[in-house]
Amino acid sequence: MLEEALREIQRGSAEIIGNEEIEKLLRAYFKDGKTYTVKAGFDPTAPDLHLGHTVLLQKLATFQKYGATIQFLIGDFTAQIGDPTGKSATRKTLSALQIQENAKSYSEQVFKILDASKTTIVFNSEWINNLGASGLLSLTTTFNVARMLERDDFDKRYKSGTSIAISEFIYPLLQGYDSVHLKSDIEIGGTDQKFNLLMGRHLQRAYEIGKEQAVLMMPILEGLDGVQKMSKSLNNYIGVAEEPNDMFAKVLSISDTLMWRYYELLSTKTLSEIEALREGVENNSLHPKKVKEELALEITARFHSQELAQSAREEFERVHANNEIPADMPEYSFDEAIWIAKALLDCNMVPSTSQARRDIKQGAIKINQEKISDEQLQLGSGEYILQVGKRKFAKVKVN
RNA sequence: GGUGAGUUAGUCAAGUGGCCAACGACGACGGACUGUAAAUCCGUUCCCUACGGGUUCGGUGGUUCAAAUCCACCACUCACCA
Repeated sequence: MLEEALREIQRGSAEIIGNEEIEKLLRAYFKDGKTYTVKAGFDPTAPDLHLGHTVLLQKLATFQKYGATIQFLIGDFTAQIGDPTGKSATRKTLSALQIQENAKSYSEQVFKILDASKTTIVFNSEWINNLGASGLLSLTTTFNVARMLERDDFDKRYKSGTSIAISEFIYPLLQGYDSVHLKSDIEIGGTDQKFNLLMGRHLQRAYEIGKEQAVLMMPILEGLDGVQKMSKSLNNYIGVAEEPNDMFAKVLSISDTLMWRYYELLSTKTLSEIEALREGVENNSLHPKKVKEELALEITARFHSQELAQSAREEFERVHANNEIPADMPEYSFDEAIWIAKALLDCNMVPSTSQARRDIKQGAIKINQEKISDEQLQLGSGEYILQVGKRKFAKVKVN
């Protein structure tokens, strides 16, 4: 049981510091039911979570399964500084009201994964505001500039002469101080957070609170392309709020190799179950598509429901495997006869009439399932189903 | 503050007076093949009811019959020095 728990906790992690401490905590839990705390920090900026974020959340859920109480920390104070990790753009400050709203929408999304009864939401402004000037000063005495510059991005910026605001040095210190205040047993975060996470350990030692948090880092999830990290700006993400049909189709569109990665980081199946699937695929007793479908179903059901996931699957089969038209599609209507290229443009199916002409030339345009080749075609009155490629559909009515 | 290099389509990156709507790579989109994909192969890739027209190569002016290409100024980025 302990072994199993440890394996699930270590699953997919990029690096663990203080593994023995985690083991100790788990042992105490299995022996005496003693609980412990796991901290994870989040930005108070408008949360629009995608699967990449849920990797961390699911790790937290695993911890909850094995006795942890989650300290879900919303960094409302530290957000005023802006985490220097990666980007250097200064953040705009959020009003208290906005932060409250964001926190609320966070919890709506987050509790699809986390057990609310074992989660405490905390805001770090609560204690940092009370720190005072002298408190802050004594915090800074625990560290020095040389060590601060060990941090990779600081180092690079320092060497290249890019400015580093003093406040940015304060950021990791405050994040670490959160761990002191919360007396966290474990903190988890992305690999890019290593420096900040270790700061928690350092400060807990400096403040002599009698423990040093273990640190577990999760890798960054690859996006749909399988190469770059999942992010909104790269448009290779699956949002947790997406429609079931889209969600299902997106998961199914990943490559077979990437599928195993997603299984490891996103599925709630146990490692041995996954191993069984993998063996099945390897010895050809299981079709990879089936395995991928199962993953798509699981993920879609998690954020919607079992039923919606099932119907998304049927819809997908209908449209892609059988080349039928989807049940739902956007509808448009026009008042008079319209040129086909213009209609496609107005229905947002192509970016320009030039593109529409090219698509027609290439046989990508279908009207009522029939390929068309006439670029000049006018749509007279009637109802049509327009299709661009395999995926884009629209119902058009011309009066 | 000084010196030098640079700024080209979604990104990277050629082009250094006319043959440039601009090589190439990636991406994206479409077609074939499939398991939906991936891989592979083929095609497309500024806009416009189009064998034609319009607008592009950091910005503004200039030289020229002709400029992404030459000149001037401005803006920004980077490197080295201080």
